[in-house]
Amino acid sequence: MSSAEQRAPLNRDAVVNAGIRLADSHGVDALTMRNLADGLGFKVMALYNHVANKQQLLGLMLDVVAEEIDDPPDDMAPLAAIRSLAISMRTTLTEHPWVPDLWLQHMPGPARTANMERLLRLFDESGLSPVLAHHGFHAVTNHVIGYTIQDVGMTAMATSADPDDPMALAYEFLANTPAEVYPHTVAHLHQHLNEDVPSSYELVLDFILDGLVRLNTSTT
Amino acid sequence: MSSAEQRAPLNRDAVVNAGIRLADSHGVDALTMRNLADGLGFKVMALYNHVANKQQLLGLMLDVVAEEIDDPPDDMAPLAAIRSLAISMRTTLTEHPWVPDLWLQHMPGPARTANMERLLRLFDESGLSPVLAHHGFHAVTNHVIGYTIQDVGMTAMATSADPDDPMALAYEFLANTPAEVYPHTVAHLHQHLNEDVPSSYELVLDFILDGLVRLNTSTT
DNA sequence: ACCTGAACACCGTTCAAGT
DNA sequence: ACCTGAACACCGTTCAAGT
Repeated sequence: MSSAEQRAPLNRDAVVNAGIRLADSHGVDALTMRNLADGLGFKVMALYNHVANKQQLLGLMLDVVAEEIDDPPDDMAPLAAIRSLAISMRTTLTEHPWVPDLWLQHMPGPARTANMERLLRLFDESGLSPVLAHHGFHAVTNHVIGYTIQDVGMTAMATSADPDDPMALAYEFLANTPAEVYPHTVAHLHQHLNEDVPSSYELVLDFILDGLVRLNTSTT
Repeated sequence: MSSAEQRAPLNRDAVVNAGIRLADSHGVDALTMRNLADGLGFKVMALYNHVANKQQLLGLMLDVVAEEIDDPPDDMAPLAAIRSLAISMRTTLTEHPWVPDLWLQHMPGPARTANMERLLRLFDESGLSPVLAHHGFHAVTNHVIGYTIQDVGMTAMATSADPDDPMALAYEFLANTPAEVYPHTVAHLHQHLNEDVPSSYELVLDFILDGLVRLNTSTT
């Protein structure tokens, strides 16, 4: 209020955290260098004293999010721990809807590298053959990213038209998709609108893990 | 060359196809309205006579790509046809590396709606229970999108630093990732660099399909 | 009907200047 | 050491004017 008000100097963590909060609350499109600086009470160019460029900023933001992923307890059996880790990742990624899309488009920082290392170690300890462990890592990573992107993308589609009615676009799509031509699509969409189908996230995760174990024991 | 040269007027298909070619060859970041118009020999604003805006253009481009997906033969058994369709989708999406990322962020056009309808119909005819058919649709869609995004993202990471050496960034990452701290990550990456692990795309697809069938028969 | 010049409101980023 | 004014090279998009 008063001009005597002292302002704390900016630092990298403040910039990165403000970036995360901005992307969480207003979407990644609103994450503009100018917007971000405004929210912090500085001018745009001040940001470049603490961050090389926007690309680096996004990388740093992603790594902070990676730190939020809950690790499974050390004494948990490998396959159970993999399952637990996959569920934690989904939880964290869903809390930051802008993340899944960017996750694979940036080089991993330390936290994400540690996350990869943990998942790979669990697969190494799982008793699967090396090649199945390799495939398992990709299959699970894939499942986590794919499902969260699909979830986030669907809610984004649903909310982009009219923020007041999250299902507006779905209804608009239905209006343009005659049931006579696309009966299964219309039926499928109605199942979503009625919300009477729970997520198959864990179900399909288990298909993958069970498939790996089954194939492993049948070939050894 | 001569000023008497007659220029064909622009039309929507020409714009959409030029957009696809530009995104294919120079990446989606190079797909700028100005760039696109330049390539066609027109000024930017001419595009807006044939396309409402860039968002709509991208939607139209995606639907043309959706048309390229090969349909399985009508007489193929449902589960085999699902498998075949998933493989065709991967092929088509991989040919247009900018597509997987945008696929779920745009409302489906007619071709993609037809693609959804076909996959849903195959699941409906597969003998799976309605709820497993619903989950199967998401699991397979997910697998296709997730795997192609991962593939495309990895090659993008690998090529973004130095176009001359596609593995430059991977090696840089290795240099920053000491094997003493991240032994499994380093080993995993070496497996990729040596290219001695084939893709697990079909393997994991079968885990999903087999898991669905197995669960279906055990509960009925 | 289709194309275009000029302009608007944005971007990310640089650089020299201030304290 | 940290912040900022001014500027640059871009974006997508609009609108009135041309043919």
